[in-house]
Amino acid sequence: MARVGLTTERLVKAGAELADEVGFEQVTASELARRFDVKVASLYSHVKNTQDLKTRITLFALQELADRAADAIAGRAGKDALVAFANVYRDYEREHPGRAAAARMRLDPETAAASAGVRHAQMTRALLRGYDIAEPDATHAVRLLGSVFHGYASLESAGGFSHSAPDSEETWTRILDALDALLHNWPAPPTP
Amino acid sequence: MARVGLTTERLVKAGAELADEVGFEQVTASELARRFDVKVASLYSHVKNTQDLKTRITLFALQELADRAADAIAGRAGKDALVAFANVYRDYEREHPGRAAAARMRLDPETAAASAGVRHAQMTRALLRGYDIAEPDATHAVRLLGSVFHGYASLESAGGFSHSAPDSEETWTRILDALDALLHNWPAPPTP
DNA sequence: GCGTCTACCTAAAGCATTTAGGCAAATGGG
DNA sequence: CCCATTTGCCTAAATGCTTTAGGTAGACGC
Repeated sequence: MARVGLTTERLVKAGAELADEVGFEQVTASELARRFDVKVASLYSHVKNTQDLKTRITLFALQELADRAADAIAGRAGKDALVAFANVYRDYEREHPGRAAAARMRLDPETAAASAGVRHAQMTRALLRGYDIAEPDATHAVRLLGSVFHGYASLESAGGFSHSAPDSEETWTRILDALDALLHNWPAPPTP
Repeated sequence: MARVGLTTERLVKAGAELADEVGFEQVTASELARRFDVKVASLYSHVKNTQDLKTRITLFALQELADRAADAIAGRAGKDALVAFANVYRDYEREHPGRAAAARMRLDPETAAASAGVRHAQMTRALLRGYDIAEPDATHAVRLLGSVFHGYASLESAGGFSHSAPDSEETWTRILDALDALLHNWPAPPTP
């Protein structure tokens, strides 16, 4: 009865790797146990259930992504920061598709509020300091950027832009150009 | 042995309703059989397997959504068309969250190419006739709009914008204002 | 009314999830 | 160094979803 040294952390990490290999939806307690050469029931000492495992993978991915984003925008401003920030999401999707899918999983409100998701919003807001957008428009812009990054990654990973010209790479840079232009020229609210 | 009159179509329709009630991920052959008061195995004469069922629900949702979108943009142009088109996605998400989630499911390339997804792209491109954007920039713009609609619906349905000011409704109209402005002022490609 | 099709059935195997309870390996105090 | 406690991993078993194979009876054409 050799002890493998399971911990919640190791399970989550391995679960994230599994997600990258087989897809987040296909992450299963059985497969994870197989990889640790351990019986399935043993996982349940470290993780409440499969949903709990997936939630933890999501939180892990959000944190990893936030760390990368923080790194990317440090010391940059304006379009430079916008591009670096956006590319973090795009690169993460390519490097870790399973974790990226996990990061898009819906969390219940309390869990979400305690997640690194709030750091993402804060960093996006910080990005806007390079542009001249005051509240409450900054919030609208934050939400737009979130939607674009989220949506683009999702569509691209679903193969939405592949096998058709122009290639996805070019679209991405042109979208960032467009967003930069838009943020420089954010339309005033309609005067009621 | 009363015959209920199962058909693939009825199953897909009921599956879509089930998705709206319990979430697309929770659509299961067992539950569907329960609703028809039929044994699970009976479904397998009409549907290849659960994955096939889900794919069909996705195709159904994409088509329904495309029909609504076509209705919305008929006889409209410019910002008027943009807003009507975008609101179709937003309203669909609210009215049929399960089907909307289904519409975001990734399809394999051949299935996707034969789906109503291509109509969505065509209609989006038609929208751009109200603006002055030539190829290949039109494709970039189509992809941007797709990303925004897709991403916003997804984030909103995940509760990303709820319980925080300003409210999601206002953000949505301001985002549409911004997109309209952006399309009017689409930045030229960088001169190499 | 008969034959044929087919819609729905029963049966069974496979796999994932989850809980309950047990044994042995690690850990640390005497 | 040894024993006691903790705890990591086990076996066993129940439940539920998926899928296939083969049977039976209702619907429908002739």
